[in-house]
Amino acid sequence: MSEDTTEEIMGATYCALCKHGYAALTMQNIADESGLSKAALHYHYDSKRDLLLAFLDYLLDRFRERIDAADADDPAERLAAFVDVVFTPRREDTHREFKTAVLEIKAQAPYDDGFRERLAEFDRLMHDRVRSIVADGIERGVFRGDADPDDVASFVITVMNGANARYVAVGAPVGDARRTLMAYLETQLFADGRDPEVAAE
Amino acid sequence: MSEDTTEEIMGATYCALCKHGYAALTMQNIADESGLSKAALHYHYDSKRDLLLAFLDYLLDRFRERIDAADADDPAERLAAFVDVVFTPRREDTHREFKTAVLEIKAQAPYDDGFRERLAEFDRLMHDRVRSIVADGIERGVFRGDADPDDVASFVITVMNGANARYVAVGAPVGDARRTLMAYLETQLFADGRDPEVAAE
DNA sequence: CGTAACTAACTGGCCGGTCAGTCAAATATC
DNA sequence: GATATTTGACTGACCGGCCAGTTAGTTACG
Repeated sequence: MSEDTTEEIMGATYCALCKHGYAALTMQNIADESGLSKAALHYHYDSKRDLLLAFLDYLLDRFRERIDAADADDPAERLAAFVDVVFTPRREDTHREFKTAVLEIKAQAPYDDGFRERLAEFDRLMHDRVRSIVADGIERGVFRGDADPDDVASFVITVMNGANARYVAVGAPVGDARRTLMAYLETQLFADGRDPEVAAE
Repeated sequence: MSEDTTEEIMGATYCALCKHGYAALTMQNIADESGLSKAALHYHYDSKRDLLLAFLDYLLDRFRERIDAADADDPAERLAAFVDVVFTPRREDTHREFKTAVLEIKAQAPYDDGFRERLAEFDRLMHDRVRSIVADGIERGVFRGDADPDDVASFVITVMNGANARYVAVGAPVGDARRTLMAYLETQLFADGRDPEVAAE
C-alpha cells in the first residue's frame, strides 16, 4: 500500500471517529471520509479491528514524535513542556470529539488485548518520560531528593487521565486540572517554598 | 410496577453490564439475567435507553446513601471516609467489570443528554461533598486557611476519575493513586509538616 | 498481459422494538 | 356469591434495519 493511501485512510479514520465516535463508527463512515469504498478498506485491512489497531499505532508514532520534539535542558522546563504536549490539543475544532473517542477506546481495552497493548504503550511512554525527568531533576539537585520519581510519574499520568475523562463525561475544563497539577508539582518537587500560583504560570 | 420487579430488573442490568459491558449489552442479556422475557422489559420501559437511565438513577440513589452513611465528626476523618467509599468496591468479584462499564457510559455522555445529566449529578455530589468537608475543616482551623475548597474538591474528583480510567485501560492499581492522593491531601490541608508517608496510613 | 487497486452489489447475522395472544388476579354486574 | 369483564404482567414469534465482511467483476498501470 502506498504512503499516500495509508495517510488517507488514517486521516479519514480520525475524522470519522470525531464525527461519529468509536461506538457508532462504521466502515462506511471511514470510507465516506476517504475517497475510497468500504470494500477498498477491507482490501487493505482484513478487518475493522485491524484497521483500528493500525490507527492506534499511527497515533502512537505521532505522539512519540511530539513528546520527543518538546524538549529542553532544565528539568522543570522539560516537565512543563511535557504537560503542555499532553494538555494542548493538536486540532482545536475536534478536540472534545477526539478525546471522547479515545475514552471510548480506553473503555474497550478490557475486551481486546490489542487495544490494551497499545494503550499500555501510551501509558508507559508517558510514565517513563515523567519518571526520567523527575529522576534527572533530583540527580541534578533541582528537585527535592525525597520525591519518588515513580510515584510522581504515576500520579501525573493519573491526573491526566482524570482530566480527560471528566472533561468528556461532564465537561469539566482540563485547564483547571492542569493548573492544580502544576501547583502540585511545584510544591512536591521544589525544595524552596515558592508560591505555587506564581510558579505555575 | 412492583418494588420486587424493579429490583429484579436493576439487579439483572447490573449483572448483564458486568458480564457483557455496556457496548455489547443487549436487552436479551438483561432478560437472561432476570427471570423475565425481553418483551417484558419493553413492557416496563419504553426503550433500552429508558431502562439504562433508570439504572443510572438507581445507582445514584445507592451512591447517595453510601456517602451519607460514611460520616464522622473530624474533617480529616470525614474526608478519609469519603475517599474510602469511592475507592472501596461494593462487590469484589465484579469490581473491574463494573468500573469498565461505568467508563463506557462516561464515554457515551457527549452523545446523550440524559446520560450526561446523571453523570453530572454524580460529579456534583462528590464535588460538593469534598468542598464542604474542606471548607468545614478550614473554618474549624483543622485545615490550612490558604487551601481553596473548590480547587481541592475538583482535584480530588479528577484524581478519582483518573484512577478508575487508568485501572480499566491499563490495569494500573487504584490503591497507588489513592495513597498518593491521601499524601497530597495531608501536605495540602494540614498546617503542620507531618510526614505524608506516615500520615497517609 | 498480468497484477494491484479498487467498486457495486450482495449475504448473513444481530438486535431493538412490535404484536397478537395468554393468564391470573382484580373489579364489576346481576 | 356466581358469572362476566377488565386489567396488568408477561411471552414467543416475528420484522426491519444495520453493518462487517465477501465476491465477482472492473479499471489503472508497469
